[in-house]
Amino acid sequence: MVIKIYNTLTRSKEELKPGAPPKVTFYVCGPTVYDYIHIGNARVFIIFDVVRRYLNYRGFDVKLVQNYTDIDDKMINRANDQGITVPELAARFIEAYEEDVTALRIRPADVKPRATEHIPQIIELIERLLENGFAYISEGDVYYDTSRYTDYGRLSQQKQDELLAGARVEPGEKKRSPLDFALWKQKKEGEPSWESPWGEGRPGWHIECSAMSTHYMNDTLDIHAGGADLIFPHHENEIAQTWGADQRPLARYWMHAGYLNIEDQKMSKSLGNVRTVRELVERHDPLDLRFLILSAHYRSPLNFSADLVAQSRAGRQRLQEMIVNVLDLLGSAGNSAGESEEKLRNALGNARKRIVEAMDDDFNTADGLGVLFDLARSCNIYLKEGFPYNRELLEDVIHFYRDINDVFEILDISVPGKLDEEIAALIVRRDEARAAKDWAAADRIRDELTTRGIVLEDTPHGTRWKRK
RNA sequence: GGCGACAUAGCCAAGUGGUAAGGCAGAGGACUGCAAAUCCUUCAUCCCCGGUUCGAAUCCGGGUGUCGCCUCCA
Repeated sequence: MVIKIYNTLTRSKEELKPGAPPKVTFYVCGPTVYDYIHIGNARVFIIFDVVRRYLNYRGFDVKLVQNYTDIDDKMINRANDQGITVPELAARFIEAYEEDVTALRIRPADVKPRATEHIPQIIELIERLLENGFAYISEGDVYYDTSRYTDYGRLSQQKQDELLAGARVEPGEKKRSPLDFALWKQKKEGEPSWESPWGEGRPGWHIECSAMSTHYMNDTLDIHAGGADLIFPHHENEIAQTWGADQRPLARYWMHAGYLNIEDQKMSKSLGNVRTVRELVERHDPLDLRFLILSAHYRSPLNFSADLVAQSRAGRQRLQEMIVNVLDLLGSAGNSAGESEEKLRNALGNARKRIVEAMDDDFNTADGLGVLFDLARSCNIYLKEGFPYNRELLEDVIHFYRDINDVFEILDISVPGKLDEEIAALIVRRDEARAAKDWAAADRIRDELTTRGIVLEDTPHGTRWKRK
């Protein structure tokens, strides 16, 4: 079995063949830390979090690098607006970012480099580009000479003349061609700057990723990923830079996540529909948000609305319900064997196989979720018909869900905590009332518990409770 | 203007040549003292028109529609 990845560079699915297996070097373009991240950003980070976890699940040793862009026009403008320095702004939103992704259960990257901490590597890279004739100096700025790189436009599948036709020409440009882009920008008054061979200034946006990925991964990356809107010009430019400096491809596989819309509209400031993660995790269970994002293929556009979160929640709880039931019954399960066990055992084996097939095929999480639901049904049938239960089998089921949840992280698979003694006593009293067929008293207690957030379920094997 | 993506039930969504996964919502039934949970049944011929094929949601051509990129943007 091999993992297939849709490579934006070739517009086709390719087998994953890392440069030095089982190692996989993985670079994800991180946030520009000038504001809180929104749900669109979160989609990208959740998707690649799952990709990374799945590669781990399949036995790869993944090294994930994700940068912070902490110096660029947006950073400078925002810092000025707020009357603080760029480093202050960066510190504030890096902290906010880490809180947000933690809330979303996104695992931190192995390395989280900041552009401003890699100025020497950036300068060194620009120097190599100048030496190789892929860059030129113009009035204190340094630009990449796109005419020197014949493959420019390959990633975005645009020809240079077509790009030129659509390019906007700003007045007062120091560039030779509208397609050229800044590697180094001369200092303007009031901007952060660093010394360089070309005078004081700061790096352009694209150069940091080329410099830092090379610094931390040395050679051609296995996977480089980001949002679809980074294809042009950001990733195109990164490729050009690395080629110009080292005559090697930056990455083997380019992955891009699709857009997220808000109630069928593009998320934008002007529409006022930007939804920050900060705001959403207040109102929704982060696991519901993850579930929603994983319910569509990562390259497809995804719509976001409160209604869709509610749908996701309802579906997710079906799985959650089954998990809780199984965990609850584990203690009382024995070692019976029979047709029921056989059926569930087969369903489990099937699920194991199918989930790998789904995920190996370009990380088809939507298909994978279907597998989890199918197994949940089989398991529910077993819980209904298989009493007395087989402990080992139930443990295997839980083990399977734990393994997959270690990739998806959409479920809470933990043994439920103890109840207050008072509440436990109420449940006992209700059971006594039911035994005495005092339905009025039993219902009164149940209502009382409901208002306290405890929901009861009467099963053939006793009363079960759960928190709502 | 150039490039590209997508179009599957009320909603979400998988499926790239062999006769439509899964979830949400709905309807009917079983179980239950009543519920809850669960199970069973039920709910689509895949935007339109042509073509290729024994056979197409899946391939090709032509429409229509939606969206994206070409400019900061995840």
